[in-house]
Amino acid sequence: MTRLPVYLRSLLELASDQVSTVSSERLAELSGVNAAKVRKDLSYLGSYGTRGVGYDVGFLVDQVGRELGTTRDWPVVIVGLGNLGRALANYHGFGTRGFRVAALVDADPALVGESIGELTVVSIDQLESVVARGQVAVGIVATTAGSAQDVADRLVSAGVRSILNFAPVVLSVPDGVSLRNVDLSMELQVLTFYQHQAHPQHLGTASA
Amino acid sequence: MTRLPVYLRSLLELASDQVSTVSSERLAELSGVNAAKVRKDLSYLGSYGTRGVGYDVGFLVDQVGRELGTTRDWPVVIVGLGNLGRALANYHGFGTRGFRVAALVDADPALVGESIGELTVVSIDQLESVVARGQVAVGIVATTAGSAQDVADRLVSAGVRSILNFAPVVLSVPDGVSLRNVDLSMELQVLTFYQHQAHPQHLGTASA
DNA sequence: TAGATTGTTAATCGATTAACAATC
DNA sequence: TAGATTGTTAATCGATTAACAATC
Repeated sequence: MTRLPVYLRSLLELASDQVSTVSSERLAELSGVNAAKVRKDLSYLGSYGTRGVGYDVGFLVDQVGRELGTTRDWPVVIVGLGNLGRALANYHGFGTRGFRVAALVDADPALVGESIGELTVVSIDQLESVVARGQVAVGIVATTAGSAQDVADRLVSAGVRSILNFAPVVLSVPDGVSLRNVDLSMELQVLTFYQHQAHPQHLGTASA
Repeated sequence: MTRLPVYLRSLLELASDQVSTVSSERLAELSGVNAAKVRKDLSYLGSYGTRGVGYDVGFLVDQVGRELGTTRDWPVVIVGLGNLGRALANYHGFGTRGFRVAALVDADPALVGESIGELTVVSIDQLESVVARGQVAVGIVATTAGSAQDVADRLVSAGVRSILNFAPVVLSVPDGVSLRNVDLSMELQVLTFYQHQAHPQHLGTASA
């Protein structure tokens, strides 16, 4: 369920504001969704609310966190240390959700041995061994489009079961492997699409 | 339509491979979707295919590109130049889609004046003026969660109508402003959710 | 003409949400 | 008891996709 992390974020915010109880209405507002949807989503986890009262924030944080596995340790390998890979390597937002960058891998010999944060970049030749040694569960692909599928294949055969892909290409992975894609250009393109529809061109023949 | 950029990416790939004609079946395969969906999406743009033959790749690139506004110039302002903001400022994938980083803005006086790529970071005090001067249409929010809403408000009142938000917070924007969110921790969390469901814990009481 | 493939209809599926009985 | 709010049903909505007539 893709909305659970959003609820967790809102709940953690409430908890840090010392709020002890929250209604589905309020949680929905904070999370930017419909209240009925919140209740339905939460009821899927179990019957954790109290009619007439609402949900206990602390208890719900525990339950949602447990469902999402945030208390687990998720070692992550980042493949490709261009600008984006570096930003991810230095990103401190992962820690609180159980993610830990365990290894940095790049194919460029010039980058191998370089320190980024507290880690040292290792060669792509060692991909399989760092995955095995670090019990890496998640791979982040921040390579060029050209090498992304090859990297994904190697991650999968090394045992990685979750891949977050930043390369602008459609990857194929076997059943049982989770894949998500973030394509920054595409996000911008979707965003401006609506704008362009409303106010096309600004060129040539005027339309208004 | 959020799939158009995916089709465009596949079509550009075909074009660079000198492929002149493509069927909905093949385009669907390359884009990772259903063929009927491709035909339906494309028919919304107009009747650009030929029955029994397929679609002309070059022509379709033009039509989809025009629909998406890729030939237009989209000046972008990046607010917040931490690791992520820097990576975005240096990212070269934007150019081919019509996006151009026109200004870099940060609230930290220590960063103002610094050169990143070909641009110089300016103070947040000048946000409104750089937006106006550069006719900036798109704002990228790469600040902390705490300042994101304030930045978004200022972008909107300065005239920005499309916002891409990387801060881990739900932003509210008025009608007519497009908003998309990319939360990296959340992507990872959604990703590992399915994995965690299949193989929970690895702690305490064994379940298998 | 026979084969291929589009464009579009209509059926299917799943997600969203209003509504309300249950109940604190 | 009266008010509030959950959990869940059932209706609604929109998106997906199979199927096929149109037609190159």
